[in-house]
Amino acid sequence: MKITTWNVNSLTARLQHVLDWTAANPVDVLCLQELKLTDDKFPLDVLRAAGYEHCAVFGQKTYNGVAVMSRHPLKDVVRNITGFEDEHSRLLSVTVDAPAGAMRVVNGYFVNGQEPGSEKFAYKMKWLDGLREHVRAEMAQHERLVLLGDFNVAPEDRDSFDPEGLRETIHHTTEERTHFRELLSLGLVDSFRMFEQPEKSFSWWDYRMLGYQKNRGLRIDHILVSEALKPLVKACAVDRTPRKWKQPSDHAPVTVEF
DNA sequence: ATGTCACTGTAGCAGTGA
Repeated sequence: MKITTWNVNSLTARLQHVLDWTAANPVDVLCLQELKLTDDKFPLDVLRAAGYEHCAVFGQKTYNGVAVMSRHPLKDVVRNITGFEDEHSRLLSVTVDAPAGAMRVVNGYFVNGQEPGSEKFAYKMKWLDGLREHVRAEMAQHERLVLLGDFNVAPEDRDSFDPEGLRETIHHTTEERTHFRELLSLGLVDSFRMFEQPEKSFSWWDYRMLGYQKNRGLRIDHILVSEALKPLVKACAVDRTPRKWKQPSDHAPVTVEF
């Protein structure tokens, strides 16, 4: 059983990459962020033909948008953070009816926050407050839970190409890192860190300044698993392959295997 | 502060968000 998170930076622009990547990596569940399209534009038929019979979509014009594509049935779909008014489409919670047992999957496109002190940063903090309570409630209902997506947080210094130079800048602030640790405190584990990983493992590289070529990246895409799932995790890895393709997303897919 | 990319509205480029 494999579950992947991938910020595709426009599904319209990246559909062929998604098809090519899933053809080579037929994961059970692919969680997408930054669709940048409305629900009616979601290529259901094409993805169904690719084996993803079950899709939950929460789109938005131009910005944001998340989806879960699955080879197994989905149920109990919840859009956004319960009790948190939000104009953005950023969170999708679903239950995957996998053969080895159901799993709750919470797929998020976390707020970027632009710059500490900005209005957008304040929104990020509020959103993260809401998310924590949403996940707490979800976990009370679902012992087997996965929280994944584009967190827009580099949790530790080793998750950044320049932790000193970027100290307390966006993705690196103490407040953001505290929020990340609070999520872990709910009883979640960063599956990527359960395993030995190459040094300077990142999931995102700026399009500018030859970011990828110089490996000037951040690890901001994460897969957290609940304690009940932790003993079942076999692997977690970033796949940099599609970042090398023509006109790539700035993010690489991250996959957990159970 | 950003040399890139995707998108929108209104046009063949400027503004926004990342």
